[in-house]
Amino acid sequence: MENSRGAISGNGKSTRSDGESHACPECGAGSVVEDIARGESVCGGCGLVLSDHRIDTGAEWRAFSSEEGDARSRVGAPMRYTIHDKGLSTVIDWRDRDISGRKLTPSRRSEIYRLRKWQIRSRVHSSMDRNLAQAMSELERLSSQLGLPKPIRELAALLYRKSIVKKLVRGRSIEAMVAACLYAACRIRIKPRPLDEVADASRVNKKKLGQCYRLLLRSLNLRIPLSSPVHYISRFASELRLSSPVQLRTVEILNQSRAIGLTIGRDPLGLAAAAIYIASIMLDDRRTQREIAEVARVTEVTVRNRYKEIVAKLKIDTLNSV
DNA sequence: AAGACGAAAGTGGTTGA
DNA sequence: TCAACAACTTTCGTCTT
Repeated sequence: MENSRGAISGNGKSTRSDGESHACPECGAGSVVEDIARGESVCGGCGLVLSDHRIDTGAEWRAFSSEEGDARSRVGAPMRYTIHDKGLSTVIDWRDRDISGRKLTPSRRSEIYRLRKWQIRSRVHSSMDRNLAQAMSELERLSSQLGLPKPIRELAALLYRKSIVKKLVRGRSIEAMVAACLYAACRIRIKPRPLDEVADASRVNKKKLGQCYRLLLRSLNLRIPLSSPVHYISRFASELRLSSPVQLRTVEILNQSRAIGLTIGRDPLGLAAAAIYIASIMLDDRRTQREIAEVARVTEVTVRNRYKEIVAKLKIDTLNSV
C-alpha cells in the first residue's frame, strides 16, 4: 500500500494559490486565489471573480502511486501567449478517415470538408486573429532585437491580448502597441529598458510609444513599479565593463542620494549615469562622461548636472577618496 | 587633443487656471 | 485650451589635464 507524495487526493483537483501573488484591483488588499477546479481566479478579500475561464492545467485522472503519477501526463505543448491562438488550436485532420482508420461515408466526408474549410477561415481570418498574428511576429522581431527573455515576451503578449479586448489597438498602429506592451512588460519584471531604446528598435517614435504606454497603464489599470536608477546599473555596468566594486559603490551612492531626496523628479537614467561616473572616479576605474552618457542615453550635460548635485549634497570629495 | 565645464537657448511633457 | 514651469537637450566657447 503506497500513498506517497506524488499521489493526488480526492478527485485530483484542488484549490491552490498560484506562485505569483497579485492584489485584487477591486479591494486592493486581498491576495488572489486560483481555484483550479472551477477555473476561476477569486479575490480572497472581497470574493470578486477576476477571471472565469482559466484553463485547468491539472490532471483529469486519479493517480494511486507516485509512479503512476509520473507515468501519466498531459500531452501537447504548453499554452503560449506569443502564438496567436495560444497554441491551443484544434486541427481537423486532412485524411478522410475516422479515428479507427475506416473510410468516411460520402455525406460525412462532405461535412468534414465543410468544417475544415470554416475552421481555417475562422482561425486566421477573423480580424482579431489576423491582427494578433501580425502583432506576434512583430513582438518576436522586436524582443529578439532587444535581447529580451521569453518570460518578458509572454507577458508582453498577454498585455497585447488584453489591449485588443479593450479595443485599444483601434486607430493605432500595431507596432506602436506592441512596443508599448513590451516596454511595460520590461518594467513590470523590473528589467526596465529606456524608452529610447525600445523606440529605436521599433519603427515607432518615442512620442507615439509614450502615448500608447500611458494608454495601456490607464486602460488596464496596471500597477507598475517606479523605475529606479538602481535597476539600470547592472546593464550599464556590463556595457561599460565596470568592476563589481564600482557597481557596488554606484548602488551605495544612489541609495544615499535617494535618502536625502536628491532623486525626486529626476530622470533615473541621468542619476544612474552620474552615480556610475562618481563611483568610477572614486575607485580609480574612470570612464569619461561621454562614454557613460552614451550607454545611459542621456547627454553629458545631464550627467554633469546630476554629478555636481550629488557631490555637493553628499559632500563627496572625488579627488582624494580612494 | 581629449575631456570636462558652464552658459544660453530650445524642446516636449506636466500642471493648474 | 493655454500659459507657466521644471527637467532635459543642443550647441558652443573656454578651461584643464
